[in-house]
Amino acid sequence: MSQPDTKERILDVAEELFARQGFHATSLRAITGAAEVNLAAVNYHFGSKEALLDAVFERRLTPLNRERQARLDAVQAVAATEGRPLRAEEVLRALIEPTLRLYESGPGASSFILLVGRALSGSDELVRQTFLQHMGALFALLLDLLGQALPQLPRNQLFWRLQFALGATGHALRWAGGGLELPGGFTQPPSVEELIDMVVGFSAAGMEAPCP
Amino acid sequence: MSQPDTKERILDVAEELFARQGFHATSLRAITGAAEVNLAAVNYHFGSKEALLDAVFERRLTPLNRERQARLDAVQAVAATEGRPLRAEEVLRALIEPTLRLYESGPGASSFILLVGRALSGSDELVRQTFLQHMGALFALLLDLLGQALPQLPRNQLFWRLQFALGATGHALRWAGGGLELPGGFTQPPSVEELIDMVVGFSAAGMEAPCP
DNA sequence: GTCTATAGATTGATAGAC
DNA sequence: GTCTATCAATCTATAGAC
Repeated sequence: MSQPDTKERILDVAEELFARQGFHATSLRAITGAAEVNLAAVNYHFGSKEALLDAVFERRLTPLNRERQARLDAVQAVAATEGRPLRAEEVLRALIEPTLRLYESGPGASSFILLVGRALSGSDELVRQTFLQHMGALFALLLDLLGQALPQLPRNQLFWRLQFALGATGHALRWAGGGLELPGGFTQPPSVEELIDMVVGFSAAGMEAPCP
Repeated sequence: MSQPDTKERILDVAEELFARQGFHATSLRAITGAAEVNLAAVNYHFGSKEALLDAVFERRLTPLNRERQARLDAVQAVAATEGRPLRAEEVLRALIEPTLRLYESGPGASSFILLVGRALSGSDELVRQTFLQHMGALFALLLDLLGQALPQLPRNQLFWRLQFALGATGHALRWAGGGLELPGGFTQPPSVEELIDMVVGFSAAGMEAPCP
């Protein structure tokens, strides 16, 4: 070890700046300056700017995905013991709720939420690819469970509706993370609780829409 | 005039590169190189890189917004003569369909669709602000008409659901513009027609979801 | 592990000849 | 209007002293 955690301070600041300004718009100087560490520390501890981005994702996504996986398993188990099919609403909630609840786990996490919103919306291809490398397995499981919940929906339609739900969720995450200014001086953001209910309700209704 | 339209060629190339790589990741040298014009031409014709971005939006958004406005007016008129309330589905379609139909108006337009998707998702704050400057009035009208279509929905809920719909639409636009690679080697993109129906159907169902 | 110093490349913008 | 040449700033990354 070194200082009261140089590595951690770099991760905290990088997370915030990548989220608020984007990856390309954030220089190593901005990161090391705000973290009050030396410019060379990033390359010493992480190897490169890209590897730093990967580390930012890895730190939060490893425990978060563990929790999401557990909740998806639980949803499956409950439906099985109750002898009923899965509901799209509970599957989506198992995915979305742990993510948005990160918001309550401290000020740093809200930046991460914003960063995930960014990655979900594919704003920056490098950010998106790095994010997807940590998400591949979960995405496949998600598609499978939603297929069980909506067996009448053609697989093609299912895929695209899930994309729309991810688009809506990504947008919600950017709001929750404080990444967007309200247009036209509108109302203040809702509570995390309300936002979860709103985006899950919206997405579930969209997924269950009658087939055209 | 000069060459067979130096200014137009710069706009075409800038539109494509801003859409595919992002604003910050695109250098003036990349633009002028691909457009086969001199490096100094951008500053001569537009003044700065930011002013070029504004011109890219202005070129397509002025006629597009005129059409969207006309369609929203038409939807209102039809509902009035038929003596029935507005439907959320037709309001959303009046907004979304002209945008996605740009896709058929030539290869250049598909890049613009992708760029709008980018701007909608707030990936880059400068791109988003520039885009919003061209959209302010239409957004207010949209919120008003959706309020008429869903009078039982609290104004707060309405606002957020519209945000989710915009998130879903932005995601759809990025797919339609060819901006995202399909994860897990999935199926090919649907036709524009199908995509319009899917995203309008999804968003309308989400907006009309029962209030929690 | 942390620091200074700097290499080496790239950027947006401009001056001035033609 | 177009061109060359270049400035001044910025960037990532690294070498080498401590």
